[in-house]
Amino acid sequence: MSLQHALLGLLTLQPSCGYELTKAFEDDIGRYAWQAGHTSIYPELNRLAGAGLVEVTHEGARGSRTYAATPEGRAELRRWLMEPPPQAKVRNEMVLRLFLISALDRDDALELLRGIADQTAESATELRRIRAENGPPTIGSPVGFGLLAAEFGLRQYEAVHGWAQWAIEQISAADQPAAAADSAPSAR
Amino acid sequence: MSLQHALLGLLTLQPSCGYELTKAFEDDIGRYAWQAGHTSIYPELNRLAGAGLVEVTHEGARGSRTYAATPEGRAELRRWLMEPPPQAKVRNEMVLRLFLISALDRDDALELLRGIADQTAESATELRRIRAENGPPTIGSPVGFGLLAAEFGLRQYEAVHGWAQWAIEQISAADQPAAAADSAPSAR
DNA sequence: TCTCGACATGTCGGTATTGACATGTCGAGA
DNA sequence: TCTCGACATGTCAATACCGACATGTCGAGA
Repeated sequence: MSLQHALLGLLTLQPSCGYELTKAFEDDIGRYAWQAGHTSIYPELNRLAGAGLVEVTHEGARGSRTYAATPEGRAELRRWLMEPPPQAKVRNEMVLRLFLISALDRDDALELLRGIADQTAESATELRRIRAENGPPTIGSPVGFGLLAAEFGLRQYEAVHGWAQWAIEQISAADQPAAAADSAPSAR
Repeated sequence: MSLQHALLGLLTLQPSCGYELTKAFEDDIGRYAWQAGHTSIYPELNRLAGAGLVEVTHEGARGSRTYAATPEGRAELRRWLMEPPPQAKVRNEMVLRLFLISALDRDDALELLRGIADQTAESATELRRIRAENGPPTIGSPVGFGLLAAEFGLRQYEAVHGWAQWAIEQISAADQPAAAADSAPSAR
């Protein structure tokens, strides 16, 4: 259901063909928000066109069709964004992995967490580098998708990094006293 | 595919029946990581049992069956967690909404962002309150799923809150020159 | 005793999504 | 000229998933 609105949003921001949309889903939107392959996108575009929410505005080389959101489409997008505050559905394999770390033993958990801390730090650095390259956002220019997404990604990585470091400290601190083999402190 | 490992993880941490697992997916794990209903869980438990990754350790009242991960199941979980660093699949309607805000006009966008900033601040406060109530983590006790998840949720809300405030500032600053109504000191 | 809500497990049909396969175009460089 | 990689769009079968429906048990309180 959300794919529909994702497409509506992208096509409101910028008329595009299916191929370009597919690329977009490999970037920010697919990495942080909603992933989809071309096999979902093309049929959905046809459905949206049938419903009058998007329309073909141009046909180019290699049979490409450029779509844009219609006024009805933009209205539907706005309705969806503004209207209800539904409890969101989440499917995030990365976060699932983070949580399940608690099912591992101490050493494995620490190893994994250190890897995660490193990776997120790297990703954050990379995003900061890109941001610096592009210079400060131009005053007066609209704040677009790319800028919002990049900043979100950066803060996301920083948050996960902070969490991983916190977790490392907690796990390192727990369970330390006993010279004993391992776990299961009968504490309290 | 991930549901399988989510169940394996939960059953490694704590033997449970399908009903209890269903409840678990309504809590932290379902809210931040991976949601699933009982109609997915029960068939998956049967598949896992068939594959020897979990087993029934106890049959209780009302036909309840308590499952636990077998050694093979724990090995499979470990393999999945440690082995590859795959690029994660993400489906997060909330984040999608955040990103698509850029397709709205200024006023709608600001209204929405303010709502998000408020909600995330509230959620964070609530989580902090709960944490305070439960007192500091007992030294020496294992760092469990619940603690990891709560801290993750807290940092997550703080990150989104920070992002929303940043976005509000950016959008307020852009596009202001016009003698327009209010805010936005064009400072600098 | 009766009722009701929480506990507990399931099926089934329809939809959403994915992966494998298929097809064809265009431009650049060997 | 030929080839190859990016561009561009699709189908189809299999799987994953959700909502609606179905069934039954147990304990507490009226």
